[in-house]
Amino acid sequence: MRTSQFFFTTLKEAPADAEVVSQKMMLRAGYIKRAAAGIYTWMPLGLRVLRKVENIVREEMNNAGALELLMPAVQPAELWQESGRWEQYGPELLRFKDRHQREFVIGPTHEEVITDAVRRDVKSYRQLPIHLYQIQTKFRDEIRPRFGVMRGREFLMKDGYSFHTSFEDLKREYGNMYATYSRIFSRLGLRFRAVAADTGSIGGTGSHEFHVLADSGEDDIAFCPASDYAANVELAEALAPSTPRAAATQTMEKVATPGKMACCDVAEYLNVSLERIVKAIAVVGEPDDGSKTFALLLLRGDHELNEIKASKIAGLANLRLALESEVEEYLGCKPGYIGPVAVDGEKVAVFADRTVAAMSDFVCGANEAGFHLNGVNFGRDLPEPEVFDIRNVVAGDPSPDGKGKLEICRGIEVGHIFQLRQKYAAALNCAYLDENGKSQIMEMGCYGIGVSRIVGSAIEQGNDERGIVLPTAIAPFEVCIVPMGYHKNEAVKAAADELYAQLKAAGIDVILDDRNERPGVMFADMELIGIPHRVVIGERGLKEGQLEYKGRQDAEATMIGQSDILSTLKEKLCAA
RNA sequence: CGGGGCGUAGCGCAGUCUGGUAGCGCAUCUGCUUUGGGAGCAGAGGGUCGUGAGUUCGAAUCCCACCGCCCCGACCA
Repeated sequence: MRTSQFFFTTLKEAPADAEVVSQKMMLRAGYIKRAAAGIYTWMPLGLRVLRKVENIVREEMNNAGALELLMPAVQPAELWQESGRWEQYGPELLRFKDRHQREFVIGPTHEEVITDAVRRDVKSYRQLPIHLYQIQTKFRDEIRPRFGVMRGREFLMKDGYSFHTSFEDLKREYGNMYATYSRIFSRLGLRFRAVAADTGSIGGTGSHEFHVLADSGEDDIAFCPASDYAANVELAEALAPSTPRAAATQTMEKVATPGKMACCDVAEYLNVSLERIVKAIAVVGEPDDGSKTFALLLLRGDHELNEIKASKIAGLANLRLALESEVEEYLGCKPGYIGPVAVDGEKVAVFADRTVAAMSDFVCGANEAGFHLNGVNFGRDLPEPEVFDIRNVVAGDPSPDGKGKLEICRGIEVGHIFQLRQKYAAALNCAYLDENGKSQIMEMGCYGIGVSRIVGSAIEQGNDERGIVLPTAIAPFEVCIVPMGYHKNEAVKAAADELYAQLKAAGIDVILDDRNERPGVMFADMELIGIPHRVVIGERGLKEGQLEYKGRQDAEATMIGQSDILSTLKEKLCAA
């Protein structure tokens, strides 16, 4: 490609509303243009990157034995009603009516459509297993789209679905996908980590997320440097303290803590450490059976509640924080001073975190505005509580595999694999006849990769003050040729044209900057848009038969003989 | 959804408090010069000042409504 034949525009300044670095860079480099909140046009330059990511994903999926198909973006409401997700999904599901007033959705995912297709065509165990995938635009009406293509409303996703006659075979394919995903992210040149994950709203049993590591990520990942343990903080288990509860040494007393509602204020006011405080979080569980449980969740002052863990306690499904009115109704006290002592055990359930269960002589709210209790002890001042793991792990916690201490880092979720089991197959009656002619529900797996999000996360990982730094595998072009005086100097022009033809013939993805621009403009643009390898052709070097090579991240350029440039570049490209 | 902020040329911004018919930098176009790190000079084009309705002789500026966008919060007791 020649820049004179290409179309790209760069900006010196990023739009003011761009938040994260990848978004600023992508807008400045002209990869994308914003069309509406969370909705972008991929310009030719950005599309090249997107397609490269897409093709790596496609190649590896094909190699892994999956078959590509393409499903409709617009899906009939009936399928969603059949699976139950028409009701389950909130406003995130974009719904609309056609001219006949029939209801449709724009697909945020395709479990229903694929299951419908498979149940129609797959009748026999002889046709299984099968793994079908697509790479397609999805739409989720996010509450708050942000971070450019990293949390857009419209985005490109690879989603695959596998169908099996047994859980064993599903687990085999799940393992196959785990390995395939690892290969994909390695080939993309990204620093990533596979982590155990919660299955969330999609449902099912086993699940792993693949995260690109970046500080701007929206997820916290707990990992153990001493082993390969890694899990989303949502899921990572917080072990019970190894030291047993110390004996009580204090008597319980009521202390005035006027205006001190937050744990850290109380700790400061009473001059005790946060680790001596027990905070009580009032929540309400409303399981689908229509019951309602009001509960106090006890956490150490410096710990955070993990709602996903807590909602797994019996009665606390569909967990939410209690309203102020409910706190007053059940505890007779305004929020800020609530605690577990002397509550009505008939009306209020009390669940303690494992850490809390091992505490003694602690401070908690007195259920009376302006007062806390000090020197509180379980078994004496209040009953022994039911104990669960309900907090987020923090850095320094012991690793659940017993092999060291956890650390926490931020990640961008770019892949997610699930063992769906029979959730959708059962709802949509996706069945086959087994060897005995008996009808059986299929086992399903589902596997997603956020293709457009990968582009954003790759730039989060790869950028500097001059612009985008991409791995060669996904850069818009592999090599750029920047001639000094292409329009002035015949020798330079001839050398540039010749090298360009040579690289093209060698199958190298090359762009020749043949614009009549000043050198500074060309250098700056090629760096901004993230071309990993640069060859500069100048009159002076040419007289000596020398060209100048510089890698995007090299500190200095190196001179290379004209006859060696092709082999040098081939070497660099292979190494990348 | 709650709180805050912002909408002026493609991008970044000033002008709004104190009403008087819109400006700066970058980008774009023309010409000349320049050509190894985002050039210089001269000239030019481009804006219903988010939309609507008011106040006023006169509104980007003041009032009201709406729309759009952005930020913060939504584990706090």
